[in-house]
Amino acid sequence: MTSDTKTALLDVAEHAARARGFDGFSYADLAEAVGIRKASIHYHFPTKAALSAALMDRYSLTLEAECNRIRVEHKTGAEQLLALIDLYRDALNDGKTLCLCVSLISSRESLSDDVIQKIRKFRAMMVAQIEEILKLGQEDKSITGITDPISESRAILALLEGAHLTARAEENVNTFDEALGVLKSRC
Amino acid sequence: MTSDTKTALLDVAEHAARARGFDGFSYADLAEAVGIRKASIHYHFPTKAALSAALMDRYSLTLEAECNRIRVEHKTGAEQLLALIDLYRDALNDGKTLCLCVSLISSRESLSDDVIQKIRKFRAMMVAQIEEILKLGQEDKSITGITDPISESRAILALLEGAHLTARAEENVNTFDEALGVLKSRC
DNA sequence: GTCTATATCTTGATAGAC
DNA sequence: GTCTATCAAGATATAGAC
Repeated sequence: MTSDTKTALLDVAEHAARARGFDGFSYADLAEAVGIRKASIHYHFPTKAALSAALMDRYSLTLEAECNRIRVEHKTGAEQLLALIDLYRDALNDGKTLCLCVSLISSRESLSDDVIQKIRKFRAMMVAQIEEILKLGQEDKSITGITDPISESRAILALLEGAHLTARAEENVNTFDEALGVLKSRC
Repeated sequence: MTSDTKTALLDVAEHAARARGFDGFSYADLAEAVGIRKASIHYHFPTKAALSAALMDRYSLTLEAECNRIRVEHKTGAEQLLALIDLYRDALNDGKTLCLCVSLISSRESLSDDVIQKIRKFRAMMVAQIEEILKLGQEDKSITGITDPISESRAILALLEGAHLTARAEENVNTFDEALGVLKSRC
């Protein structure tokens, strides 16, 4: 089936982009991993810019769905925040892969304006999700020390992304846990 | 003079690495910026790996000196922490350049083991510096809400690096300020 | 120290057969 | 949809003259 190849390409490309950055993988790499010739990739994604756009679209939708699931499945703000932290923790794969958004920003100059806009939209979505979680945690008193959910949501997204980066530097999830320890102790 | 060329190369390479990542600049770019032919660069830095190692060495020394200066020039922990935050803020250049260490981590697979070790050493140095600042701030009561300087120092480095990244996503220093707002209000 | 010239490899992308 | 064949451009690196 055609669509399976397309999905397989996205899967491999996402993993590669998160492990090595946008400039860190080539059509040759994808071709070998999926088992087709590199020229055939252009049938599914005419340019690498188109591929990266598709990558961000899928990633955004997936994470938004995950966030919504978390907010339905957990009742208190504290439980939701802990679940979100776990979501980012799992995405690390033992410090081998970054959040796609984090990985792409570093290679910013190789990216199309299109993709930059998608990254900004993704970040705005995540900030809004965290904001809602904090508001709930403030209301139900399950998270301590919240003074301003709006500015705090910005700090938490930066912390999550920064902790991803530092865990990758050490290639060790413990580094992520250490960085998130203070925040988790407030739940 | 010979050494001037070497310094000029390091200057241009550092800016390029921080703006576009390690895979985002070439010897051709450096040659054009410095005004020599790309083959001549190999005289100063035989390989790109050697260049990146020299880059990290210089960066580490510079930032360690800056941290020491901050801790001499400011008396309270709060003042020192605010000065450190400003140091990172200035390094952003309106969201156009990242901390060298942040930028290199994302292109990790293109890096030599040598450089990865240097990045880890750099991070350990920064964590130790922040730890000392927090201990002082806890002692002199100039920073509120510190329970554990050790785990908090990890969180703050991750926050600083993450805020760098997010400011770059928006190419706007305000994003950095927003992410650091909560921490600064504790000083 | 810097140059020209060159080697070798890899990149993303296209044309056209099947 | 996938293939072979090919392209032009870019990369890092080396040899040897000056």
